[in-house]
Amino acid sequence: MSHMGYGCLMAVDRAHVLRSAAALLTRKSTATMDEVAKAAGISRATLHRHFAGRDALVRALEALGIEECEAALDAARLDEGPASDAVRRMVREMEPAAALLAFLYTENQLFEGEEQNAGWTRIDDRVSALFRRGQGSGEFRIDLSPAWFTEAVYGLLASGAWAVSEGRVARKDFTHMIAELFLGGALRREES
Amino acid sequence: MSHMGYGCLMAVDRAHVLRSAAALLTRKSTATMDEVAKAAGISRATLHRHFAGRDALVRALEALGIEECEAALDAARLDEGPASDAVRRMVREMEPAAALLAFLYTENQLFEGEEQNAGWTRIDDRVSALFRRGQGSGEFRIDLSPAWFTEAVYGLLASGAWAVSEGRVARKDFTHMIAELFLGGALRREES
DNA sequence: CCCATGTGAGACATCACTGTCTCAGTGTGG
DNA sequence: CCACACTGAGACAGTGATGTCTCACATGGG
Repeated sequence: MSHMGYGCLMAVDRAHVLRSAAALLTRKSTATMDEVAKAAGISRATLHRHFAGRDALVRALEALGIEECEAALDAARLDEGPASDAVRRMVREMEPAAALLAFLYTENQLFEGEEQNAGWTRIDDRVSALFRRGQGSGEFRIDLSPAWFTEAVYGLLASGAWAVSEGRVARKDFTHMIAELFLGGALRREES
Repeated sequence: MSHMGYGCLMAVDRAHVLRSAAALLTRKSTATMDEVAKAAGISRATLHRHFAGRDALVRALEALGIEECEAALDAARLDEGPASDAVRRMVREMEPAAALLAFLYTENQLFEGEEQNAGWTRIDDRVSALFRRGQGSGEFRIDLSPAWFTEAVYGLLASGAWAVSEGRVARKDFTHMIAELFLGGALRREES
């Protein structure tokens, strides 16, 4: 089976390991490699065979987060229909990746010196483009910048994921809470 | 001068050390005690004389953050006038503490096992009370919970502080960006 | 059946950070 | 002037995580 990139024994499911690591590190960002291994149900040795160190693990997690975000943006069809509906779809599709996003959002400060992954730039551009489109169509207000809209959505997604994991709000309300607060704000609409 | 709590030599300004530590740890949450000391312009030995370990430092930072938040809430007079104006005052007064708040917001996950400082509960209660008041007066929408409003404000403050420190948005826009997005949302108002 | 692959468990040295200590230098107040 | 308080610099061992290695075991394919 030398023609296969990975052995035929299937061995440890790399995606599963990343899943477990994301779930654990989201809750405890300082978790040990040993804890990460235990959480994935494998030994530290095996973990280290797949990810040569904590840094490589975080990088892989970052790649996973980028992949999931881009898939979510694809599924949300940001350039179709009213921009507000596109935002709702985006939040809904991003929900499964929100916890991982929140972890990476805070962890990225560690890579301060180095250049950030180009994937984030791509994602930022797509999200910003949505807000620009909404401003151009007259749906969104123009006194706030697309860059801030983008940051704010990330912040709300992270806050939402954190609040859900802490049990302060119900998971089923996640999408509605974030999308509607972001779109409509806290003020009651006059015409409602 | 044994009657004084602190020596007469004024020595290292404890508040200044906390300031520097907050500024550094906000950018790099894993900074070493040595780095914290250097950032404050003192030696590691002196730092350790004032804060017996990293844990004590973070606790002191937490106490400082709580103190500043409560002072900000006092200054914002949350129970006076329209709730929306109170929110604007709150965001404005919280701005200087936002970076520190963002750091503590992510760092608190490390204390997961232990009980959280009662100060945060007090602050949460005061902020929640504001949103409840706004809902009762008909200013704020009632399909979102005060708990989520509170979390969302924290998230936006943290995002704003982070975006400002990264240079993605201008510091002078901080208050307006956060308060107006939170209150009015991204959608353009009909009656505007 | 036998071999190859992947795994778990553990030992081991290394490294970074930490907490503690000592010593010398500096400035202030009595 | 002297005593005192405080600081900086450095040495020191302890601790925990890490990276690496070996060995035994299990499983699946030829």
